[in-house]
Amino acid sequence: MDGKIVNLKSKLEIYKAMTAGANFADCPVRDVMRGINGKWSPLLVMALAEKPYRFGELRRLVPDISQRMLTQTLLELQRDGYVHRKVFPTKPPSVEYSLTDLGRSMFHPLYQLVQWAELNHEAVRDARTAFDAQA
Amino acid sequence: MDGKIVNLKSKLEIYKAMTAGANFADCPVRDVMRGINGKWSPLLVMALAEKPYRFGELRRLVPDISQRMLTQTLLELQRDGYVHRKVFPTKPPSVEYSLTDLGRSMFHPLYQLVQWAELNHEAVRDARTAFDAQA
DNA sequence: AGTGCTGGTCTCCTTTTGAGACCACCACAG
DNA sequence: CTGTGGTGGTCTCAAAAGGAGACCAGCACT
Repeated sequence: MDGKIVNLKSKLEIYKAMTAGANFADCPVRDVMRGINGKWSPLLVMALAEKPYRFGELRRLVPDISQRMLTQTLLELQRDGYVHRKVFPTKPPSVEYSLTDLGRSMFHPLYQLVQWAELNHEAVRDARTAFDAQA
Repeated sequence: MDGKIVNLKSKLEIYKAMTAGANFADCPVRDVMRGINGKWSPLLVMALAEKPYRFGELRRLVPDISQRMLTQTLLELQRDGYVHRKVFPTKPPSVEYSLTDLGRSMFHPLYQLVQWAELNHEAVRDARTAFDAQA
Protein backbone atom coordinates (compact mmCIF):
# COMPACT_ATOMS: atom_id res chain seq x y z
CA MET A 1 0.00 0.00 0.00
CA ASP A 2 2.41 2.66 -1.16
CA GLY A 3 2.48 5.46 -3.70
CA LYS A 4 2.12 8.79 -2.02
CA ILE A 5 0.89 11.95 -3.71
CA VAL A 6 1.16 15.03 -1.58
CA ASN A 7 2.48 18.58 -1.69
CA LEU A 8 2.35 18.86 -5.45
CA LYS A 9 3.89 22.24 -6.05
CA SER A 10 5.02 21.39 -9.56
CA LYS A 11 4.76 18.59 -12.05
CA LEU A 12 8.32 17.65 -11.21
CA GLU A 13 7.26 16.82 -7.70
CA ILE A 14 4.69 14.30 -8.80
CA TYR A 15 7.43 11.73 -9.12
CA LYS A 16 8.79 12.39 -5.65
CA ALA A 17 5.34 12.45 -4.10
CA MET A 18 4.41 9.17 -5.72
CA THR A 19 7.64 7.40 -4.89
CA ALA A 20 7.73 8.53 -1.29
CA GLY A 21 7.07 5.32 0.59
CA ALA A 22 4.04 5.49 2.85
CA ASN A 23 0.91 3.49 3.30
CA PHE A 24 -2.36 4.33 1.64
CA ALA A 25 -3.93 6.10 4.60
CA ASP A 26 -0.92 8.40 4.65
CA CYS A 27 -1.45 9.53 1.07
CA PRO A 28 -4.12 12.22 1.47
CA VAL A 29 -4.53 12.88 -2.21
CA ARG A 30 -5.28 9.32 -3.15
CA ASP A 31 -7.43 9.05 -0.08
CA VAL A 32 -9.52 12.03 -1.16
CA MET A 33 -9.55 10.94 -4.79
CA ARG A 34 -10.96 7.59 -3.74
CA GLY A 35 -14.01 9.35 -2.31
CA ILE A 36 -14.56 11.35 -5.48
CA ASN A 37 -13.81 8.44 -7.76
CA GLY A 38 -16.70 6.21 -6.81
CA LYS A 39 -19.00 4.93 -9.50
CA TRP A 40 -21.89 7.16 -8.44
CA SER A 41 -20.24 9.97 -6.49
CA PRO A 42 -19.50 12.26 -9.44
CA LEU A 43 -23.02 11.83 -10.78
CA LEU A 44 -24.63 12.71 -7.45
CA VAL A 45 -22.34 15.69 -6.90
CA MET A 46 -23.23 16.96 -10.37
CA ALA A 47 -26.91 16.56 -9.58
CA LEU A 48 -26.70 18.29 -6.20
CA ALA A 49 -24.63 21.11 -7.71
CA GLU A 50 -27.78 22.02 -9.59
CA LYS A 51 -29.98 22.23 -6.52
CA PRO A 52 -30.78 20.29 -3.36
CA TYR A 53 -32.71 17.08 -3.87
CA ARG A 54 -34.65 14.68 -1.72
CA PHE A 55 -33.81 11.01 -1.52
CA GLY A 56 -36.63 9.87 -3.73
CA GLU A 57 -35.96 12.63 -6.24
CA LEU A 58 -32.36 11.49 -6.62
CA ARG A 59 -33.54 7.94 -7.09
CA ARG A 60 -35.85 8.99 -9.89
CA LEU A 61 -33.19 11.30 -11.34
CA VAL A 62 -30.69 8.48 -11.60
CA PRO A 63 -32.92 5.52 -12.33
CA ASP A 64 -30.12 2.99 -12.71
CA ILE A 65 -28.76 3.41 -9.20
CA SER A 66 -29.92 0.88 -6.67
CA GLN A 67 -31.44 2.20 -3.50
CA ARG A 68 -28.68 0.52 -1.56
CA MET A 69 -25.91 2.28 -3.53
CA LEU A 70 -27.73 5.61 -3.32
CA THR A 71 -27.91 5.37 0.47
CA GLN A 72 -24.32 4.23 0.70
CA THR A 73 -22.88 6.83 -1.69
CA LEU A 74 -24.78 9.66 -0.01
CA LEU A 75 -23.47 8.50 3.34
CA GLU A 76 -19.89 8.53 2.05
CA LEU A 77 -20.38 12.00 0.56
CA GLN A 78 -21.71 13.20 3.91
CA ARG A 79 -18.82 11.65 5.75
CA ASP A 80 -16.29 13.38 3.51
CA GLY A 81 -18.09 16.67 4.06
CA TYR A 82 -19.35 17.25 0.53
CA VAL A 83 -23.03 16.80 1.26
CA HIS A 84 -25.36 17.97 3.98
CA ARG A 85 -28.33 15.86 5.06
CA LYS A 86 -31.33 17.67 6.47
CA VAL A 87 -34.38 15.89 7.87
CA PHE A 88 -37.74 17.65 7.72
CA PRO A 89 -40.20 16.56 10.43
CA THR A 90 -43.05 16.13 8.01
CA LYS A 91 -45.22 13.04 7.97
CA PRO A 92 -43.69 10.92 6.60
CA PRO A 93 -40.35 12.61 7.31
CA SER A 94 -38.51 13.76 4.23
CA VAL A 95 -34.78 14.18 3.81
CA GLU A 96 -33.05 16.81 1.74
CA TYR A 97 -29.50 16.47 0.49
CA SER A 98 -27.48 19.52 -0.52
CA LEU A 99 -23.89 20.39 -1.33
CA THR A 100 -21.80 21.98 1.40
CA ASP A 101 -19.29 24.74 0.68
CA LEU A 102 -16.62 22.06 0.47
CA GLY A 103 -18.77 20.13 -1.98
CA ARG A 104 -19.33 23.20 -4.14
CA SER A 105 -15.61 23.91 -4.10
CA MET A 106 -14.88 20.34 -5.23
CA PHE A 107 -17.52 20.61 -7.90
CA HIS A 108 -15.49 23.12 -9.93
CA PRO A 109 -12.52 20.90 -10.86
CA LEU A 110 -14.85 17.92 -11.18
CA TYR A 111 -16.97 19.84 -13.61
CA GLN A 112 -13.85 20.67 -15.66
CA LEU A 113 -13.19 16.97 -15.99
CA VAL A 114 -16.78 16.22 -16.95
CA GLN A 115 -16.65 18.96 -19.56
CA TRP A 116 -13.48 17.47 -20.95
CA ALA A 117 -15.21 14.12 -21.16
CA GLU A 118 -18.14 15.69 -22.95
CA LEU A 119 -15.87 17.40 -25.50
CA ASN A 120 -13.67 14.39 -26.12
CA HIS A 121 -15.89 11.37 -25.81
CA GLU A 122 -15.89 10.94 -29.55
CA ALA A 123 -12.09 10.79 -29.70
CA VAL A 124 -12.10 8.20 -26.92
CA ARG A 125 -14.72 6.13 -28.65
CA ASP A 126 -12.76 6.28 -31.91
CA ALA A 127 -9.60 5.21 -30.10
CA ARG A 128 -11.44 2.23 -28.66
CA THR A 129 -12.83 1.20 -32.02
CA ALA A 130 -9.37 1.45 -33.63
CA PHE A 131 -7.77 -0.48 -30.79
CA ASP A 132 -10.35 -3.25 -30.88
CA ALA A 133 -10.13 -3.56 -34.65
CA GLN A 134 -6.35 -3.91 -34.60
CA ALA A 135 -6.44 -6.37 -31.69
CA MET B 1 -28.57 1.44 -16.56
CA ASP B 2 -29.75 4.97 -17.13
CA GLY B 3 -28.64 8.47 -16.22
CA LYS B 4 -27.25 10.19 -19.23
CA ILE B 5 -24.82 13.11 -19.11
CA VAL B 6 -24.16 14.67 -22.47
CA ASN B 7 -24.10 18.07 -24.14
CA LEU B 8 -23.53 20.00 -20.98
CA LYS B 9 -23.63 23.57 -22.16
CA SER B 10 -24.69 24.92 -18.80
CA LYS B 11 -25.25 23.73 -15.28
CA LEU B 12 -28.96 23.87 -15.94
CA GLU B 13 -28.63 21.17 -18.52
CA ILE B 14 -27.07 18.73 -16.10
CA TYR B 15 -30.50 17.81 -14.89
CA LYS B 16 -31.84 17.21 -18.37
CA ALA B 17 -28.77 15.28 -19.47
CA MET B 18 -28.96 13.07 -16.42
CA THR B 19 -32.65 12.40 -16.62
CA ALA B 20 -32.65 11.64 -20.32
CA GLY B 21 -33.37 7.92 -20.35
CA ALA B 22 -30.71 5.89 -22.15
CA ASN B 23 -28.54 2.95 -21.28
CA PHE B 24 -25.04 3.27 -19.96
CA ALA B 25 -23.26 2.68 -23.27
CA ASP B 26 -25.24 5.59 -24.69
CA CYS B 27 -23.99 8.03 -22.06
CA PRO B 28 -20.61 9.08 -23.42
CA VAL B 29 -19.65 11.19 -20.44
CA ARG B 30 -20.16 8.48 -17.87
CA ASP B 31 -18.53 6.04 -20.26
CA VAL B 32 -15.41 8.22 -20.50
CA MET B 33 -15.44 9.03 -16.80
CA ARG B 34 -15.43 5.34 -16.02
CA GLY B 35 -12.12 5.00 -17.84
CA ILE B 36 -10.58 7.90 -15.94
CA ASN B 37 -12.12 6.93 -12.63
CA GLY B 38 -10.34 3.64 -12.16
CA LYS B 39 -8.45 3.04 -8.94
CA TRP B 40 -5.06 3.25 -10.66
CA SER B 41 -5.74 5.19 -13.86
CA PRO B 42 -5.29 8.70 -12.39
CA LEU B 43 -2.08 7.68 -10.67
CA LEU B 44 -0.58 6.24 -13.86
CA VAL B 45 -1.67 9.22 -15.96
CA MET B 46 -0.05 11.53 -13.43
CA ALA B 47 3.14 9.50 -13.58
CA LEU B 48 3.25 9.37 -17.38
CA ALA B 49 2.51 13.10 -17.56
CA GLU B 50 5.95 13.57 -16.04
CA LYS B 51 7.78 11.48 -18.60
CA PRO B 52 7.50 8.14 -20.39
CA TYR B 53 8.15 5.09 -18.27
CA ARG B 54 8.86 1.46 -18.86
CA PHE B 55 6.72 -1.29 -17.38
CA GLY B 56 9.16 -2.18 -14.64
CA GLU B 57 9.77 1.46 -13.80
CA LEU B 58 6.06 2.03 -13.28
CA ARG B 59 5.90 -1.03 -11.09
CA ARG B 60 8.70 0.30 -8.90
CA LEU B 61 7.22 3.81 -8.97
CA VAL B 62 3.87 2.59 -7.64
CA PRO B 63 4.93 -0.26 -5.39
CA ASP B 64 1.45 -1.07 -4.16
CA ILE B 65 -0.01 -1.87 -7.56
CA SER B 66 -0.10 -5.54 -8.45
CA GLN B 67 1.48 -6.55 -11.72
CA ARG B 68 -1.89 -7.78 -12.88
CA MET B 69 -3.61 -4.44 -12.27
CA LEU B 70 -0.72 -2.53 -13.85
CA THR B 71 -0.99 -4.60 -17.03
CA GLN B 72 -4.75 -4.27 -17.07
CA THR B 73 -4.90 -0.56 -16.33
CA LEU B 74 -2.26 0.24 -18.95
CA LEU B 75 -4.22 -1.79 -21.47
CA GLU B 76 -7.40 0.16 -20.72
CA LEU B 77 -5.54 3.46 -20.97
CA GLN B 78 -4.18 2.36 -24.35
CA ARG B 79 -7.59 1.32 -25.51
CA ASP B 80 -9.08 4.67 -24.60
CA GLY B 81 -6.26 6.40 -26.46
CA TYR B 82 -4.58 8.08 -23.50
CA VAL B 83 -1.40 6.03 -23.56
CA HIS B 84 0.95 4.85 -26.29
CA ARG B 85 2.81 1.56 -25.97
CA LYS B 86 6.11 1.26 -27.78
CA VAL B 87 8.11 -1.95 -27.88
CA PHE B 88 11.88 -1.71 -28.27
CA PRO B 89 13.46 -4.78 -29.91
CA THR B 90 16.17 -5.07 -27.31
CA LYS B 91 17.01 -8.35 -25.65
CA PRO B 92 14.99 -8.80 -23.56
CA PRO B 93 12.44 -6.57 -25.30
CA SER B 94 11.51 -3.50 -23.31
CA VAL B 95 8.26 -1.59 -23.48
CA GLU B 96 7.83 2.12 -23.05
CA TYR B 97 4.55 3.74 -22.11
CA SER B 98 3.91 7.42 -22.85
CA LEU B 99 0.97 9.81 -22.89
CA THR B 100 -0.65 10.56 -26.24
CA ASP B 101 -1.90 14.04 -27.15
CA LEU B 102 -5.33 12.96 -25.96
CA GLY B 103 -3.82 11.78 -22.71
CA ARG B 104 -1.98 15.04 -22.19
CA SER B 105 -5.17 16.96 -22.92
CA MET B 106 -7.04 14.88 -20.35
CA PHE B 107 -4.25 15.39 -17.84
CA HIS B 108 -5.03 19.09 -17.43
CA PRO B 109 -8.49 18.81 -15.86
CA LEU B 110 -7.40 15.71 -13.97
CA TYR B 111 -4.50 17.64 -12.53
CA GLN B 112 -6.89 20.38 -11.40
CA LEU B 113 -8.82 17.80 -9.44
CA VAL B 114 -5.67 16.34 -7.91
CA GLN B 115 -4.56 19.82 -6.91
CA TRP B 116 -7.92 20.41 -5.29
CA ALA B 117 -7.50 17.16 -3.38
CA GLU B 118 -4.05 18.23 -2.25
CA LEU B 119 -5.29 21.59 -1.03
CA ASN B 120 -8.39 20.26 0.72
CA HIS B 121 -7.43 16.88 2.07
CA GLU B 122 -7.23 18.27 5.55
CA ALA B 123 -10.79 19.59 5.40
CA VAL B 124 -11.98 16.20 4.19
CA ARG B 125 -10.13 14.40 6.92
CA ASP B 126 -11.59 16.75 9.53
CA ALA B 127 -15.08 16.20 8.14
CA ARG B 128 -14.60 12.45 8.45
CA THR B 129 -13.37 12.70 12.01
CA ALA B 130 -16.32 14.90 12.98
CA PHE B 131 -18.79 12.60 11.24
CA ASP B 132 -17.41 9.47 12.84
CA ALA B 133 -17.36 11.09 16.29
CA GLN B 134 -21.00 12.14 16.05
CA ALA B 135 -22.11 8.77 14.69
C1' DA C 1 -58.77 -2.63 5.41
C1' DG C 2 -56.14 -1.61 1.43
C1' DT C 3 -52.88 1.31 -1.22
C1' DG C 4 -49.22 4.41 -1.66
C1' DC C 5 -45.51 7.38 -0.38
C1' DT C 6 -41.57 8.48 2.87
C1' DG C 7 -36.45 6.80 3.48
C1' DG C 8 -34.30 3.29 4.44
C1' DT C 9 -31.98 -1.85 5.86
C1' DC C 10 -30.98 -6.87 4.95
C1' DT C 11 -29.79 -10.78 2.20
C1' DC C 12 -28.03 -12.93 -1.64
C1' DC C 13 -25.39 -13.31 -5.92
C1' DT C 14 -22.24 -11.46 -9.48
C1' DT C 15 -18.49 -8.66 -10.89
C1' DT C 16 -14.26 -6.42 -9.89
C1' DT C 17 -9.99 -6.19 -7.59
C1' DG C 18 -5.88 -7.93 -5.13
C1' DA C 19 -1.93 -11.27 -3.82
C1' DG C 20 1.03 -14.12 -5.42
C1' DA C 21 2.73 -18.10 -8.13
C1' DC C 22 4.27 -19.12 -12.55
C1' DC C 23 6.28 -18.43 -17.55
C1' DA C 24 9.66 -17.86 -21.57
C1' DC C 25 13.39 -15.33 -23.01
C1' DC C 26 18.11 -13.76 -22.76
C1' DA C 27 22.61 -11.78 -20.61
C1' DC C 28 26.17 -12.33 -17.68
C1' DA C 29 28.99 -14.50 -13.73
C1' DG C 30 31.08 -18.17 -12.01
C1' DC D 1 27.32 -25.03 -18.74
C1' DT D 2 24.50 -24.04 -14.83
C1' DG D 3 22.89 -20.52 -11.69
C1' DT D 4 20.92 -15.70 -11.05
C1' DG D 5 18.70 -11.78 -12.28
C1' DG D 6 16.09 -8.66 -15.18
C1' DT D 7 12.65 -8.19 -19.16
C1' DG D 8 7.15 -8.06 -19.49
C1' DG D 9 3.78 -10.58 -18.85
C1' DT D 10 -0.35 -14.55 -17.75
C1' DC D 11 -3.02 -17.70 -14.55
C1' DT D 12 -5.37 -19.02 -10.38
C1' DC D 13 -7.77 -18.25 -6.38
C1' DA D 14 -9.60 -15.43 -2.50
C1' DA D 15 -11.43 -10.96 -0.91
C1' DA D 16 -13.94 -6.80 -1.60
C1' DA D 17 -17.19 -3.98 -4.00
C1' DG D 18 -21.47 -3.55 -6.51
C1' DG D 19 -26.24 -4.72 -8.01
C1' DA D 20 -31.27 -6.84 -7.65
C1' DG D 21 -34.81 -7.20 -5.05
C1' DA D 22 -37.36 -8.39 -0.68
C1' DC D 23 -38.65 -6.34 3.49
C1' DC D 24 -39.73 -2.60 7.20
C1' DA D 25 -42.21 1.13 10.11
C1' DG D 26 -44.94 5.10 9.96
C1' DC D 27 -48.63 7.91 8.35
C1' DA D 28 -52.40 9.79 4.87
C1' DC D 29 -55.97 9.18 1.97
C1' DT D 30 -59.78 6.32 0.13
